[in-house]
Order: sequence, then structure tokens, then C-alpha cells
Amino acid sequence: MQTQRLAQIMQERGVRRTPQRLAVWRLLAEEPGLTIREAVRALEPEGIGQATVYRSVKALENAGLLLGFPAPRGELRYAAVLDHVHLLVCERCGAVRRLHECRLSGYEAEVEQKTGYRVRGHTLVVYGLCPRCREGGEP
Amino acid sequence: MQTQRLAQIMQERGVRRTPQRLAVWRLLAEEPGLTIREAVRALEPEGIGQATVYRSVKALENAGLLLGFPAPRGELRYAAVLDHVHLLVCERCGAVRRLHECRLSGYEAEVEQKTGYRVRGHTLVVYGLCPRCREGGEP
DNA sequence: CTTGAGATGATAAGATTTATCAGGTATGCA
DNA sequence: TGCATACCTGATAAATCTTATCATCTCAAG
Repeated sequence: MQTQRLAQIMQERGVRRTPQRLAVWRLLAEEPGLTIREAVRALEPEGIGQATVYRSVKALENAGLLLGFPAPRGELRYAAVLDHVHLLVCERCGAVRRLHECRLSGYEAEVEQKTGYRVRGHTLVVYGLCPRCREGGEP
Repeated sequence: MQTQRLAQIMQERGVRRTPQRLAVWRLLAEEPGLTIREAVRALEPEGIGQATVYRSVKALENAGLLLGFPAPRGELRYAAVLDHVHLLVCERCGAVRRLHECRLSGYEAEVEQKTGYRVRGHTLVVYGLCPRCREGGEP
């Protein structure tokens, strides 16, 4: 289970491990692509307060355990991650897949060269239509 | 001037060309990396209503003329774009540069192959420290 | 087990975003 | 060019979302 690695990373990065934070992370691992508000509603029945959800998302994102990405309608949606991944998002239904390959380190080095920036990381989101939505008629 | 190309693209994509939308785009071209709210405040003196700014940002983003990206503190920030570009964002001062090279079409094809998704595009944001912030001076 | 820094929940306060509607204006066509 | 109309705008109100506050609780280091 990934729970072990999650615990390890939280430990390493000095992020306190509370049941609420674990619940937030798990929700966004099982259902990636929710907004914070949607997460608030999903966790309400478990007795987790909305302020806590907001704070947890920030803490986890800070620790690199959640990834935010812009979705249609100007929404900011989140997905749980452990390692560096790229996201593949369906523009129609919002389904999110993680892509575990990254060959952009060469690109990063090149950007450093050309710009003088110190590069620390990147976020790549690929947009398209998932197999199911590809088939389906118009939205 | 890019204004010509901008007009052309708006025409092509059926986005109505109003003074307000042009103002929003120009602001985010000169000062990329603003939140919508910051844009609202910047355009208030010009007599552009807040609702209009919100609507314009959505219309322009939809037409691929603005790019949204997640910034620290959970903010969604925007930059004006004409073509497909990658963004280079300074984590400390928020400076935004556009990178006009993209060699990810091969990657997109590969993702299509492997996942069955129909890929329509991608967003790549590289994070780091700009030369000035690298030194340690304040933003 | 003890202890203290930091997290939580409830609620209030504040900020952002959207809805509504009367009036205005870009754009296609004659 | 001038017209008609579909779409846009500004103002304001209403709805949502986000943060602040504070008393209490709990994780985790020793």
C-alpha cells in the first residue's frame, strides 16, 4: 500500500501526520480532480471541518503530496501524488490519470542554461479525451 | 505588434473583440502572473466592471489566449499567450517568462498510444528562481 | 509518560465569484 | 454604408468560497 510511503514522506518533510490529513490525501488519491470545495463536501460526513480541509490541502500541497492544476471553468483541481508525475486529464469528464514517466530533465537543464533561472521542478498536464468520452456523442 | 495577430485569432475563433477584452489581454501580456482579482483591481480605474473581467478571462482562456497556472498559496494566476508556450515562473517573486520552444509532440503521440486518450494539448510550467532571486536579494 | 508546538472544529467575519437585468455595441449582411 | 440582432457590459445584489479566531485536543520528540 502507498500509505507506508506516504507516512515516510510526511515524516521526512516534517508534515504532521493526522487522521484528517490522511483522509484528505486518500480522497484525492481515489478521486483525483476534485476542487477543495468538493473535498470539503465529501469529508463533511466524516466530521472533518471545512477549515481543516483547506488547511490540509495547503499543507499537503506544500509538501509535494498534492498537485493542483487548472481545469475548465477556471477551477483549480487537485490530485494526490507521491512522486513527480505528469497528469493526463479528460476535458470532458474530468477523469485524471497519472503518467509516471518524465524525460524532461534534459529540458530543465537547457532552460537553466538559456535563461539563468535556477530550475526546481515542473508541472506538466496533458489534456484530451479519455477513451470513453472519445466515443460518446457531443457534450 | 502582437495586436494584429490577437485580432486575427479572436476573429478565427469567433470571440467577439471588445475594448474590455483587449484591455484584459494586454494587462496580462504586460504583467503576466496576476490573479483575476488583481486584474479586476488594475482595470477598475479604467471603468471596467469586475463581472466583465471575470467573463473576459473565461472567454479568452477558452479561446486559448490566456493560460492559467497554479501558484503558491493555492492561487490561480494567468498569463496572456498567443501561441502554445511553456511558462517559466519564479517561485519567489512570481516573474513569468514564456518559453517558445516545445518538443513534446512526440511525447503526446506516445501518451495517445499508451493510454487510448485523444490528446489535444498540454500545459507545461517550469518553476524555479529567477536570476535576481537566485542571488538572495529580495524580490 | 510528559510536554509543548502545532492541529482541529465551530463559528464569525471577510473576500471572491456569479446572477440578474436594463442598456449598449460589435459583427454579418443587405 | 447602415441595420438588425445576438452578444456583451456595468451595476448591484445574492450566493459561495476562504480565512480568522479561539478554546480544546493531539501528535511526536525525548
